[in-house]
Amino acid sequence: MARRARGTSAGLDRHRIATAAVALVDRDGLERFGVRRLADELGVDPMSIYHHVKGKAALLDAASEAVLHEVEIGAAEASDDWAEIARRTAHGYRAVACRHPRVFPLVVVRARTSPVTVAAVERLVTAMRAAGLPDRVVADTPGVLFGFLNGHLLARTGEGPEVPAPVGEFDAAAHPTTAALAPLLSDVGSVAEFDRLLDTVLAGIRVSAASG
Amino acid sequence: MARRARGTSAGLDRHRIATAAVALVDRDGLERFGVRRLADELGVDPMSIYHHVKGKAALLDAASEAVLHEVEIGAAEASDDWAEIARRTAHGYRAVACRHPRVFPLVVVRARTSPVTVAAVERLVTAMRAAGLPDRVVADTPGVLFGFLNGHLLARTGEGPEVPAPVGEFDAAAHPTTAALAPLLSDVGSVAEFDRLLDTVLAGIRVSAASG
DNA sequence: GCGGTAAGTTCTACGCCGTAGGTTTGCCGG
DNA sequence: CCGGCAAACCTACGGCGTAGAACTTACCGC
Repeated sequence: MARRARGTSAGLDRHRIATAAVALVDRDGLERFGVRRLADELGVDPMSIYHHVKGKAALLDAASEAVLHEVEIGAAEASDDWAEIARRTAHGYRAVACRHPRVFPLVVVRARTSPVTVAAVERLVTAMRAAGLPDRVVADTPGVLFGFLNGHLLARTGEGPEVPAPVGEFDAAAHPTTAALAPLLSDVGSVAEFDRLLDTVLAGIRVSAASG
Repeated sequence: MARRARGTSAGLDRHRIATAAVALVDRDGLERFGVRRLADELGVDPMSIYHHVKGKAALLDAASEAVLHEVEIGAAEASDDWAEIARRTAHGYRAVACRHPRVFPLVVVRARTSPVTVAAVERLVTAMRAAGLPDRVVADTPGVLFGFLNGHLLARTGEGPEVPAPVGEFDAAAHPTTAALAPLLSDVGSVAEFDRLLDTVLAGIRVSAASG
């Protein structure tokens, strides 16, 4: 990769760097990611990157932030049904997780409290409160919903086997019930499964509101 | 650290190595973990470790496996109430996550399908089936339960601020509902909060069974 | 006893990594 | 035309994971 002369601009900025970082992680995985590889990808000296991003950690932050910005709520405000808002938010979140499976672990452990997330939470809790749900339940909802989303999507988008079943190969004789249930888990990772599980969680929130 | 002569035994084995790895990650964090540091800790040459564990990745696998083995179900079999079994399993899992907060991310992304997990799942689904819950719901339960557990505990045991609120500092004016709810989130990270959220999830499973 | 063998440990070396510090270059206001 | 500045580059350092070889010891059939 031929480098430019010393003073000429490479057109680097934080956004371009973050985008390239996401692409690189998507292609090669988190393990292989590094400042030098990213610099190669950008046709740039490694140290040039440091003029826009503080270090590798900040680089990963920028990447996960960029991915999070891709989330589209999809006209969530058009509805005032809180469950519908929750479902659309969840599906938007799932879509990015599937689009960037190798960056998603970064999103989970890093960019909490991102503006995007905060805004989504605000929309959801506002709708729930307007619907008259108890504050206790409304306040707990983000924790349970994003807890489920992060954990589930992490399991379903991981680097594991092609279809990472919740329970992989196992001794069928020692675990008869699991074995008997296995046929029902044929759609692991599908939208249908995601919807079923999500509805279970939302149902829990609903009955907590009714019985609390 | 004085090394022993070349042929003398260092008393290394997989278990001792895994234990030391867990201790090292607990103390210094994942970022600082490395084969050389672990070797120093064990008073041993780095390469000696490679005769018992294949490489760094396998080392991390061993560490997360060791942590997972610490989970105690706590007489879960004494009860035949599936919800009680789920609660005890969840609390055992949480206890480990709190005891080893810096190893837990490893447990989440790696040791899925560990024997310990598989056995716990088998106990749970067997009890649920015996209680007459629909197979569809029983089969989906591990996914929703461990999805929630992994995601939630990851958020609550992360390296973030002292009290990693689900929504950190934010513009109170721009997010009035979240701000209004903030006082209700004073117990973030506590067992009480964990119990509330867990009960919400279990309630969802229960009503799915009733209405499915 | 004794030579042979296998296992466990250490040594050496290679290529890669993140990044601190210094150098070069083009641009732009004066 | 010039002086400063921002942006990019170059060099270098210490640390990393680990392949391969060298060495020491324990053990076993004889």
